[in-house]
Amino acid sequence: MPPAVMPKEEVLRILAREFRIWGYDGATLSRLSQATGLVKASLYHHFPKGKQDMAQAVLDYTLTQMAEQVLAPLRKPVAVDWLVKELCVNLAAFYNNGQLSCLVDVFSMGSAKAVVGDQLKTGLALLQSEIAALLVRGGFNETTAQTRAEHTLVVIQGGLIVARACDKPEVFLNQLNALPHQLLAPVT
Amino acid sequence: MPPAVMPKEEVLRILAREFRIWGYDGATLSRLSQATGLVKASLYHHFPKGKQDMAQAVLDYTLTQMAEQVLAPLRKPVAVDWLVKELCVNLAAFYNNGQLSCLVDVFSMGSAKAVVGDQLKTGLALLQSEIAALLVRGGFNETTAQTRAEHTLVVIQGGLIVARACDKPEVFLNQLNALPHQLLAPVT
DNA sequence: GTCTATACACCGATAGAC
DNA sequence: GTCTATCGGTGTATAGAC
Repeated sequence: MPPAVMPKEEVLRILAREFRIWGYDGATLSRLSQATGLVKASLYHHFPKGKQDMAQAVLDYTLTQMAEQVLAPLRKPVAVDWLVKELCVNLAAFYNNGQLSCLVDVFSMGSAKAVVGDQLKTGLALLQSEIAALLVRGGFNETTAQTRAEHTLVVIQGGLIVARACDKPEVFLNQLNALPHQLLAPVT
Repeated sequence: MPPAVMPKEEVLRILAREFRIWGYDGATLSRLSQATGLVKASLYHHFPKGKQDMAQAVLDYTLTQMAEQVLAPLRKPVAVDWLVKELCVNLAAFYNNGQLSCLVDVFSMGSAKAVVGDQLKTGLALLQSEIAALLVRGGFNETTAQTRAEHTLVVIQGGLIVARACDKPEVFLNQLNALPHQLLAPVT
């Protein structure tokens, strides 16, 4: 009987989890091998350039997931107020209620930055512009929309960091709860 | 002539810089050795348990610096509004205008968490309680003060992450600029 | 307190069988 | 597509001279 073939998407999910826990430099091939159940040589079959390829593929996969699960819903023809709240719900789910580190954090540090830094910048910019577009739809001017979208990114990242450092995922959820009010408040 | 003795504080400053750039797992002894100008054996003289001791000492040193440069000024007998603004100025200086990663981020990931995680939690809790105390002095109730202090931590961490990921330190400064208004807004 | 020299485990990476 | 086996390099850590 030939060895079971692991679906690539499952491999990517596991790799993503490891990178989020250990960071790029801390995620050794041994750990990645053990976590996936594939020996190092098998990983190199899927990712010829090793960890660099893995990080790129993981980031690619995760950005796609984000686009599908968090960004796409924002384009629905529904009241903006409602969509902002849905955004927060989807963000909570995406980060497993504050229990997952974000790749924006993990991949902007140490050796990872040279490997996937540009890809990361693009992804972040897209996220910001999509949120800003939503706020423009909600009647805010471009400047306000951009500022508040940027603040949203900050709150997501900061919420996840503080939640992780304190072992209190609620911190992230609290921030998400407060977000709609901040995003939708009238300009003074 | 005996080799020049490097002051321990200078060593700690350099180690802190390396940990902030590379993270705990990415900061190898070779890098730390090169950055300090001390060979590995010399580092082990100062820090018998190696990287673990270095991380603890660096965190200790940095928390002290934070207490002196950011927290102590908050106790001055001056208007709270003024102190909140001074807090933001001092935070900007402490993080070199958004160009430095925070150890809260760096040391809550990967192997570092097992080494200095508890120390980190204590430091974060202190920072939050000092900011909350300031807001209580400003007339806010305990709950509001705690919530806003937590939000402050979130904005600091998030601002630094986004600034780092985008290579735009301004993001952090923008967040600090907006902070006094958020902290001092009347409760609705 | 700093150095040279060294030990040995683990890292990333590759060759080649099935 | 997965495996076993192996390589050179680097990682952490220590012994001992000055």
